[in-house]
Amino acid sequence: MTENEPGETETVPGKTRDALRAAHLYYMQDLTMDAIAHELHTSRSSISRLLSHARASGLVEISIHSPLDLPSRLEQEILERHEVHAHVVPVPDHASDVDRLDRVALSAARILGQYVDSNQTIGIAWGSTMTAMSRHLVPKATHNTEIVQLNGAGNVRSTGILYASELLRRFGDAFGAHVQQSPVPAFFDDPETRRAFWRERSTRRLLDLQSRMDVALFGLGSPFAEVPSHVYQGGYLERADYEALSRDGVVGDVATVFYRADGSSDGIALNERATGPDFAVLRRAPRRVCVVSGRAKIPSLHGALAAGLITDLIVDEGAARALVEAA
Amino acid sequence: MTENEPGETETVPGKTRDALRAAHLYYMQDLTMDAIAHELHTSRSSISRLLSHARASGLVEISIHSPLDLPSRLEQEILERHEVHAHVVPVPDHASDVDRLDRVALSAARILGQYVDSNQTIGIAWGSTMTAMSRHLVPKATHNTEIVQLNGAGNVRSTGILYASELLRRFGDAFGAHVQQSPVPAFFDDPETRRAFWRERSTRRLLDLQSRMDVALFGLGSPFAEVPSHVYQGGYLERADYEALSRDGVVGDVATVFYRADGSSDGIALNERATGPDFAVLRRAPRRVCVVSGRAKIPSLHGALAAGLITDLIVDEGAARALVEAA
DNA sequence: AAGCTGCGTGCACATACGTGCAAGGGGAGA
DNA sequence: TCTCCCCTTGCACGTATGTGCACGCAGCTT
Repeated sequence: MTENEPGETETVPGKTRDALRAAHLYYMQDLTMDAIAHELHTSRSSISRLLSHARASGLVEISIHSPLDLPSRLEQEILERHEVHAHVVPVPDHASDVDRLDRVALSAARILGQYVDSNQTIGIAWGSTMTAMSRHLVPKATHNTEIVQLNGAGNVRSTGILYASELLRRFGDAFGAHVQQSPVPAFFDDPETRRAFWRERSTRRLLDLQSRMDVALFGLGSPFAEVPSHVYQGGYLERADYEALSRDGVVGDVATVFYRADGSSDGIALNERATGPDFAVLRRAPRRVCVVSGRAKIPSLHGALAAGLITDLIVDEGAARALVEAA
Repeated sequence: MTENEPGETETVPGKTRDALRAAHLYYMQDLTMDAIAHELHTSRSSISRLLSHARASGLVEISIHSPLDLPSRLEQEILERHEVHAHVVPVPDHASDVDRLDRVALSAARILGQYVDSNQTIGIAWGSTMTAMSRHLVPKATHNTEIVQLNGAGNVRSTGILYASELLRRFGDAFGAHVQQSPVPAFFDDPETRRAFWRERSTRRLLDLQSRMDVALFGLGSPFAEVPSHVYQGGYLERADYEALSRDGVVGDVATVFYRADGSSDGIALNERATGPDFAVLRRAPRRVCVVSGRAKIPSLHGALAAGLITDLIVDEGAARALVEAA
């Protein structure tokens, strides 16, 4: 293996050099790992690990190009009807919702690199979908990139949702980006507290970043679809709140801000206590990437589309089909 | 597997669809081939083949990004000294020249996609290096791309060099490009024949294309390095020609046009009978990609660099090292 | 209509690959 | 300087993957 320069204690560059060389030999020259091990004077298993590292760290990028003449029919139809660029993730119909979420999140994590670049501000929501994605991010080197939290968060819970800090840290690590956290809960109890907080200078810096986002990344909430609803079980909302949402005809939320089936969100009282960006602010971001899995979220997805919140959609096949068939 | 529409006899799109789906499942979702076979209702071995097809046909693209902060030292040094972008192909020092050529050609074929795009005119030389590359091209869909032969050619020979027509056809197929062939031998016997031929309208069309090339792709000849020289053994040149070349201080050729160590090519009589483009014409192409393997070609490479024929160099590690050390 | 030919399929085998485990080595801290 | 800890390595095993072969199904020829 490549030796580090004498006195160079950092082992990282040496490892990266080896990983690059191994990747060339494996992916460009089709050598077997055995042969590569021989060339680099190490064992085959080390090469196997080195190549895993090369893939996981983004040194090796594997991308799939559909021939432009046959984009999936679903993607085509979604583009025509909703003016949204869709990535349809193939998932067998019999897969469970958990599988579905995982597989969509895995694909989404690998697609995400296409949207992220240097000198960008990227807003990230907090929720189970983003958590699942965070586990599979492929690093990509960027400069001067900022990551900003879109909405407040709560605690760890049984479904394995992370602290927002951990979540954002993972995104930040993956892109070498600076992270701007938000220290607030998902919902304030009192709208007045929110207004007060929003006047704080530290908060204003965050809001300012949000208003200048280049990319927003979020999942969808669907308060009434799942029984029992996971995300809303955390004690942030009370029975009375649910009843209010129900009366208001709410079908979903993006980063704690609720909307109706027609995309409207005016007069929904709970939004006064939400911590996510107003849709007018969100819509300033030129790319708004939404990750959705499961037919249960279709009503919520329809609402978000009606509200014009989405420019790019990553969705499982079943949901995509349901979306198209609904017309 | 995906069925074709009733009445659709063409099986290609169905296969491509399946290949895309399999590729998503394999490369984006990390399923095993077994699992994919199950999802697509076929056998595991079919999936293995389908994925091979997906890679070979460019549906799946695997690329390697060096972190920009550590490009290989060799590439760095070559850039600084010769103002040429180098791709150094790792090859063990003990590899034979044949291995070396094969491995460089394989890598080069996979890198080539970066240079080729729609609406371009691409010039391709004829020789053993190009032949080796042609066996490994990864298809890439382009529109309105033209391929033009740079120099005349001879027949099949023992080393496995192809007819120029077959060679160009492979490049044309890979990029969906129109191919413009040249019906001439490598060298004319009489300079007058050449001049006459060059006045023909069909030839002028070809020369016109050459003068508008966006990319030129070629190997290097080195008439005196190899013993016995393969490329020059075909009976195109006679003993007297070699002696003349030797007297003129020739170190190599690009597409049948010879040059000296200092890059000059004036007064080399044989060039009057050559079929390749004059260097002034060649240098009009903004990208001039040269593929070289083996230390034996170093003198030739130095000459080509001195002549300013190269903008991008794909070279094996040993030769790259020799190039840098020569300074 | 029968035969031929070429392609795609699944099977079975050989090979290549991923990973838990125990051992070794090098640095940080005492 | 010694010790502890963590990271890395190679081995061995089980699993995943590639491929020669024989078969069967079109579509085309005679």
